[in-house]
Amino acid sequence: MSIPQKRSQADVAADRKKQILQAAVEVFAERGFHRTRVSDIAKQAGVAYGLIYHYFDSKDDVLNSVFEENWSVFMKVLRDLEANPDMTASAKLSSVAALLIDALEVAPSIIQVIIQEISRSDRFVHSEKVTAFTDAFAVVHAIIVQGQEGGELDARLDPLVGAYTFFGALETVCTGFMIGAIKCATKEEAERVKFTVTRIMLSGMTKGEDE
Amino acid sequence: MSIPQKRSQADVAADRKKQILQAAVEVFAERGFHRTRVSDIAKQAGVAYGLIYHYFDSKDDVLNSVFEENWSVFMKVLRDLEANPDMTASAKLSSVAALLIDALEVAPSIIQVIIQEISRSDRFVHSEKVTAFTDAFAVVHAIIVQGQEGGELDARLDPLVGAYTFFGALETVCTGFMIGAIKCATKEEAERVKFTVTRIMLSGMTKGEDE
DNA sequence: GTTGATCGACTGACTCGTCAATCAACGGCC
DNA sequence: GGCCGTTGATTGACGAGTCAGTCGATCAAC
Repeated sequence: MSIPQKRSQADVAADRKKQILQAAVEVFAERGFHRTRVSDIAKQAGVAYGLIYHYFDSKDDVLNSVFEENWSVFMKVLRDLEANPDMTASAKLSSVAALLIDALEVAPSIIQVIIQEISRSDRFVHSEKVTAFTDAFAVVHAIIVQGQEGGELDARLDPLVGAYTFFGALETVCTGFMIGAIKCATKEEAERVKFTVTRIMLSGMTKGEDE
Repeated sequence: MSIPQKRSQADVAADRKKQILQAAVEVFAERGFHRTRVSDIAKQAGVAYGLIYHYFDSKDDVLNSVFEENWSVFMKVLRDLEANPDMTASAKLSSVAALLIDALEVAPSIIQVIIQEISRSDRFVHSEKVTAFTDAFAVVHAIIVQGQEGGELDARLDPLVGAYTFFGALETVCTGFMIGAIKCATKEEAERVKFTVTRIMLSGMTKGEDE
């Protein structure tokens, strides 16, 4: 059998790219994008400076790759949720919240980089990358509209504003975690965070008794 | 009467500082902090490059001044609200939301700069300025605790996470406005936005009927 | 022998902050 | 009131540091 002993150039190349990407996530999370020099990425990855430019067009391209690689999987989960006919809108929104907060435990650096360097960055407001986020908002927007049409969620609410409210809450909670203000270390803490956010968002959106 | 005809050097100096600060807000809002050169501020203010350094220590100092000047008035309003014994916690939180969303109409650039360049910036996560924001969170945290102790708000919620959720919702709605996704142009639109956010946050936090 | 991975010194561009010069206001003095 | 030294506002060219990205050399795989 021709087994893992032998690694083709192509294999090595793919690994190198991942290796650089992972190193980039680490230093971006630690120092922030504009404070990290390309040489920092190279050092962290244990490769030469110039090699970065063999695999990426620019420093920006490295950040974009980090983003796209992870954002696309998030979007896929989102879209699958949206299309699932067996879940209530509330259940879908809960899943999104749980997904993000759980991700905080397993891959904090990636979440941190995406939120900080892309969502929370002038890079965001002043770029075409806005669409990536508006896409996500659109999906949640659609889920809310579904819920409203089904009579499950309060139809008086502006669904777009609701979507922004929802993501904003999650994003800021993640930020609170990053700066150490909110603890999610133990399962209990994480559960309490999830409970609070989903309780506020969901019972806030569900069809109220008043009026 | 000795009237405005005569302007002392001191008067002129104070005005110049304001003039530079206002110009800075405009260009920061338009291009983002790190993309604006000091020369851009000077050009916008109609003064010479070097004059910026007569009034400010550095480019960073200009941004800090913009922030401090406006943040302090926001914090004062917040603290006054917190201390007001004649309002329910819900009413206090509604006021905060209304305050921010109304501010979006009268001074969008300032809100934009504060959110984008400070709250939404690695400058934020990696700086001592975090405390400015945690201060605001602390006040809202306190308001929520008041409401919980008074039996008005759901005691099962983590009040700190609640505070983050609350600000996050508002902040992201402001961002949505900035990128043009959310319209607050007319009074009706602004009211709908306010209604949605406060409805979600408040009915989400008030003591529920369930359990 | 060709192709592609890897290296790291170097360059070129950018822009912050300095500084020496200039100008205008102010106040004391005659 | 008019003169003048001092103080502070104002100017913009320049120095110096930083860093992204290039490039020619080297090496290993195919």
